Amino acid sequence: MYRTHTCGELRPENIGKEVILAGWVQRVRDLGAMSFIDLRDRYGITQLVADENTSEEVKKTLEELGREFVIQVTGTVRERSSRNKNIPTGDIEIEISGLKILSPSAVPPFTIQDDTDGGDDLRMKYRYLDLRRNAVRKNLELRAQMAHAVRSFLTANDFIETETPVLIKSTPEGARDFVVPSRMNPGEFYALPQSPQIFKQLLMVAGFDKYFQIVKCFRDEDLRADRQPEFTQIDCEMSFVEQEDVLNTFEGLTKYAFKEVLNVEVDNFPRMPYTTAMEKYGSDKPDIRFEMLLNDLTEQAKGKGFVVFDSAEYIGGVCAKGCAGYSRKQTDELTNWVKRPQIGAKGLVYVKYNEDGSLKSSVDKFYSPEDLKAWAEKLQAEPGDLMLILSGEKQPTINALGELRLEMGNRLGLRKKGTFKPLWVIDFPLLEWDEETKRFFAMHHPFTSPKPEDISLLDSEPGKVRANAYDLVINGVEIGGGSVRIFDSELQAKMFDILGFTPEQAKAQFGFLMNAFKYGAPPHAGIAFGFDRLVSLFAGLDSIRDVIAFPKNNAGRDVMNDSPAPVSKEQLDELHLQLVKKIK
RNA sequence: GGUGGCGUAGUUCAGUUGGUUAGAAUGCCGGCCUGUCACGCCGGAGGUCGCGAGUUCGAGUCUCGUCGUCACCGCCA
Repeated sequence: MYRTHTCGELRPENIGKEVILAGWVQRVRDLGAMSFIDLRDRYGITQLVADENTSEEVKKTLEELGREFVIQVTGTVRERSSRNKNIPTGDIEIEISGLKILSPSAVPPFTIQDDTDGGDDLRMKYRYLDLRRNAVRKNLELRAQMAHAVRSFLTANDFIETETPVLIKSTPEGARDFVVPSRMNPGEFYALPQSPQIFKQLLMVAGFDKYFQIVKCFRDEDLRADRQPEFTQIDCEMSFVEQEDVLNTFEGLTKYAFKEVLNVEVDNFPRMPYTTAMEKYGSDKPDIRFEMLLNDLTEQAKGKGFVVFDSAEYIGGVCAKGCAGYSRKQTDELTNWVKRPQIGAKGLVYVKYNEDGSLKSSVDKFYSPEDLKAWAEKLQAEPGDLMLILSGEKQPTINALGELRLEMGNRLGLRKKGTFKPLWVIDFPLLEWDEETKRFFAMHHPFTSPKPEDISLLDSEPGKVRANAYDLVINGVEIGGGSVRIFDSELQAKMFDILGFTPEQAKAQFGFLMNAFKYGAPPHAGIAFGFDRLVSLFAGLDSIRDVIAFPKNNAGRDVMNDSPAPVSKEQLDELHLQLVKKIK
C-alpha cells in the first residue's frame, strides 16, 4: 500500500494516527534543527515535520529532497503548535518516521503554484507540469463534472449514448476536412468528422429516437482562442419533435448544468429572431447582459448636407449611458478603435447629450440641436449620455456597430463574468450567397429544413427563405446550434439543386442518406453544443485551451510533442503517398 | 492569406538619445538558523539580448529578413 490517506484529508480527529502519505514535494523549509515539508497531491497539501526526534537516516534523505520529488512518508499525525488557517489540513502535521524517495525530480522550469512564474509558451511545453497546478486542474475537474451532468440529464431523459465512426467520408460542404490515407485502399482517403451529422440522422432512421454523444470533432481551419482543430461537442438528435421540443429539452439541459455544477439559476431563455439580433445587436450571437441597442438613424441623419452621411446606405448608432463626459482624448481613442482594420469603420461621429440638456457633436456644422434631439430620441439617449454613430454600407456598418457596442460594454464593465444570460437565436436564413463562387451555400447545413411558410420563396427569392435553425447563445458566445432536418426526399433533392449539386453529385456524396430516407424516415431535429466553450464559459475563461488537457497552439501545433511532424519514407510508401515538393 | 503585440539569466521582467563591464526579483547552489507555512539572514554561480543580414566608429536599442509565440481579420455549413 503506497498510502493510507491523501494529502487533503487529515484533520485533528486523526491525531495520534500512524499514516502513510505519498505525493510531490511542494517546498522544503529547512530551519536548521528542524525542517518542514509541504507534501502535495491533487487533494491538497499536508505539512511534514522533522525535528530533534527524527532519525538520522530520515534527516539524510531530507537533505536530498528538492521541489517536485515524489516521496512516500510514514509518520504520526500530531497537532501543530502554530496552526495555518489558510489550508484545510492546517491544524495538523505529520511527524516523519520513515521517508522514501520514490522518484527524484529535475528542477522544474516554472513553479507549480497558483500564481506561477511561467509564461504561456513554457507552460504549454510542459503541460504535464502545468496540470499539477490547482488552477489548471480545477478547470479539468469542472469539465468532468459537466460531462457527468450532461450524461446524467440526457440519460435520464431516455437519450441513448451512441458512438459513431471517426474514420468517415470527406464531404465538400463546410469546413476543410482532415484527411487520413488508407493503406489498404491505395489512393483513397478517410476524413475525420466535422461532426457526426449524417450518422446521427441515420440513427433516427434506425429508430433510436433520442441520441446523444460527447464526441470529438475535427475541422482543418485557422484557429482562435476559442477554436481548436479538434474539439468536443455534445451532439444530439431527436425524432418526432418540432423545433420547440428541441429548444425546451436543451434549455432544460443547460439549466440543469448551471444548477448542478455552479448552483446558478438562470431565467427562461428569450427567443430572438436572427433579423432582430442583427439589427439591434449587430451580431448573430448577441450579448444580452446589457442593452445599448443599435438603432437606425438613416432617415433622421440623411439629407442635411453632411456628405459622409448623405452618401451612406445606412447610418446607425448606440447610446453609451453616462458617457457624455468623455474627453476629446477618449473620443479620439474610440475613433481610432473603430478605424482599426479589424473593425473597418471610416470614422466615428459622436454626440454628447450634456447633463444641462445641451447637445455637442462632432458634426454641429451640419445639424441643428433639433436634429440631434431627434437622434437622441431614436437612440433613447438622456442627458449625460454619449451617442456614437457610424455610417456606410449597411452590413459592414451594423457589424462594426455591434463590435463598438461590445467594446463600450467592456469599458463600462457591463459584461460581468459571473452573470449568465442565455438566449435562443432563431429563424436563421436558410441560404447564404457567396460572391466569390456566385452560388448559394447552406448557412447551417444542406439537411436543414426551410420554414414551411417560406418554402414558396425557394424558387423566387432563395436568399429570403428562413430556416428552422437555432443557436444557443450565452453572453455573446455561440454555445451551440442545430436545426429541424429535411426528411422529405423531394424537398431534399430541391435543396441540393439550389445548392448547385447535380442529382449525380448529390447521389455520390449523400446517396446513402437519401437511400436511407426511402425506408421510412421519421421527422427529426437536432442540436450540438460546443462542450469546450460551455466549460470555459462556466469557468469564466476566454480561452478554451484552459479547459483542454493537451491543447494545440494557434497554428495547430502541439508544442509539447512537436506535432504535426514528417513521417518516414517507408510510411509514405506504404500509404502510396508521394510528397510533391520537399518542405524546408 | 493578412494586420498587430511580444521574444534579454532557469523563470517573470527592467534596460534612458545608439555609448565603458547588460540589471532587479524570483528560482538554483553553498553556509547559518527549533515553529516555518511566499520562512529569515549571509554568500555564490548563472546571458548566443530568438536567429541572420544591414546602417554605424559603436547595436539589447535603428532598418530589413527570418523563426517562435499570442490576439485579431479572412476562414470556421
